[in-house]
Amino acid sequence: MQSYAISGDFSNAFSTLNLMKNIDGKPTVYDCNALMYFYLKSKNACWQELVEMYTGMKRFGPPPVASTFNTLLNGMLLLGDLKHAIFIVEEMYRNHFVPSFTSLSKTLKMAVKVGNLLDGLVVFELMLRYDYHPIEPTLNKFILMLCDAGMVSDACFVFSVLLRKSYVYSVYCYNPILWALCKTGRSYTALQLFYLMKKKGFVHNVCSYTALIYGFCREGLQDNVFQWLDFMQSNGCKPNVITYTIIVKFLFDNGKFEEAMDFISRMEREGCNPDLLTYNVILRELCHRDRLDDISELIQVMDQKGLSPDSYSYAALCGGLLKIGKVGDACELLLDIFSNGTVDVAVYNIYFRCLCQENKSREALSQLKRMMKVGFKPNNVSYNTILSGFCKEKNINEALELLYHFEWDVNGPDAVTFNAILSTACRLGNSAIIQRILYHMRYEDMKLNIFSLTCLVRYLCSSGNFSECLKLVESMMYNSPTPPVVTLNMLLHNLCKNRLLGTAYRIFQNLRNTQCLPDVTSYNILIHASIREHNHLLVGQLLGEMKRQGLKPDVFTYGSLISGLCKEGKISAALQLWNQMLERGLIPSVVIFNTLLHAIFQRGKFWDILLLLKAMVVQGFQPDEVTLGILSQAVSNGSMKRFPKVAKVLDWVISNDFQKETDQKTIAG
DNA sequence: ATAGGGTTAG
Repeated sequence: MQSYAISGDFSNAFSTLNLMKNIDGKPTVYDCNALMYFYLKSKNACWQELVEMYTGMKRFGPPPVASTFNTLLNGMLLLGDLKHAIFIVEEMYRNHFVPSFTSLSKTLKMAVKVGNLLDGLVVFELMLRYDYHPIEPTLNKFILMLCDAGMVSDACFVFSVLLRKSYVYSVYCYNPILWALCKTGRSYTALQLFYLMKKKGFVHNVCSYTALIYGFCREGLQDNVFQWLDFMQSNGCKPNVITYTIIVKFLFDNGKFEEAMDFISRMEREGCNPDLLTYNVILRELCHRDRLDDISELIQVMDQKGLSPDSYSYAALCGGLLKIGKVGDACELLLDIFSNGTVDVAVYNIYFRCLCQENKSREALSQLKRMMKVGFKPNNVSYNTILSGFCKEKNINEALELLYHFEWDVNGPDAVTFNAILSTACRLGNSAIIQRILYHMRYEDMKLNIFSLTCLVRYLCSSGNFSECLKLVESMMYNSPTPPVVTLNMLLHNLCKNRLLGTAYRIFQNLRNTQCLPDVTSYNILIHASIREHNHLLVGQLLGEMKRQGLKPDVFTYGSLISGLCKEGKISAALQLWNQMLERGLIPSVVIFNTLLHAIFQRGKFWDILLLLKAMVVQGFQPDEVTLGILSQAVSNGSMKRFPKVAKVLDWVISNDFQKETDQKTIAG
């Protein structure tokens, strides 16, 4: 039996085992175990036979004993059969046998190794039954993988269970959780975890501190970023190139170019040299600022430091050019890059986008197909880019075709895909396609996100279907996802435009009980409508509410108020507001200027015209065509005849010859 | 052993 088993011949080994029945008391459970043991040694054992034999033993005897289970469990681990390893452990539990720590530990290690996180969680819970805990390397890897897969709450569960039992040993266990929290906008929770671990006596390292820096940057908490940077240093933790790169990118992305460049000097001074990633961040920003000379200089510096550009550098450059509208330049550079070596899919995606931008979506598609024939592997971004290209060219039916015919990866089309088509269908008012996409999304169990909802709100508003739209927005307000303020403003604007200020105001007031906060624009929309409907009471109420919310009136608020006053002929009150704006450091727009100018002419308040024109010249204000139209009309209709000097000034302004400093002084005088 | 950069939808 043993020699059959060891050669992998299960059926002969099994019939030999059965022959033993001729001997009284045979075969024993140890004979069965021996068969399985040697069969497993054969290296070509199959789980089916083992499981069948096990169920046979359970039904007909001899009943399995501890060593049966241990043999089977070790065997399944040897075969790399995770599912049946778990099955055996469950069987042991049901039969009141205790699997060894080592075998469960090995099972978890295998689950982690093959990346089967769901089974990993099952094994982890099995271990908890016996009060076993994962060994440190397996645990750290497991938590890291859970975090990377977006299963942060599972990672937190594993972590907190073990923390309670004091089975967490180092920062490497929870740093991935800190990062995962910070990457998903939960820096405050990360902060709490940070302090909890500190209290427990753990010493954070630069990676832990950097996670928080990343989180604060991501959430735009600038003060926290710099406080934290000081804090880590006062705790004896030196920021490294990663920490600095994150801050530099944050400063760039928030328009603080000089500060970012200062930071780069600072890190160099502190002996922390920028690396390729840092340079890529800088390259991208220089591109956005169209500083091509600085780019070539920087590339030389990189070259001197032995850093050669990679796919990210090329994507930063080409993506940057594309963003500032230099599609031709981007294309040229891309073709040059392609002819000089291989780059990854992101760079090709930028190329597809360039083509689509120039309304050559069809060419992008044929290039994609051609490249796929020679081994190019597109991703969802490639497909979505081309699909959006067709949408942009209003080729929505072909975009739909692509949805069904692209060779999507295992995950299939994603939210971006559906939203691209949905937004186009909404823009074109194609309700059949809207319904089709919504149906498809429901079928794929894909939730509408803020993009989809915003498209739908716009569509429903423009088709006048406010009741449906209100249902949608109100369900968003009280559930997730919380609508962004732009979506709300879109609805408020459309309601007001359709003379439904009352409804708009009701929605606005309901915001108090929700997560969404109105912004200055929301107030401006309502104030504008209230003025138009001569509802002075509401205007006052809104202004007061705005102040209590800590929101300051902006150029648009003043614009509405001034225009309202002008229409009522209250010129001096309007001029007062104009001055108030200037005092508060707000630059009035030319539209407001024209409104005032027009009203003043209508009322014949010629001295006020001079005051306004003076303000215009002193502030270096550029008149536009409307301004010149108003002035020309005033001069040509003769109403200026009685004021020849005023007329002369107007002529001067109309001739647009007042830009020179001397002229400005003269006119102001 | 853990961490930072580029490309898609409102």
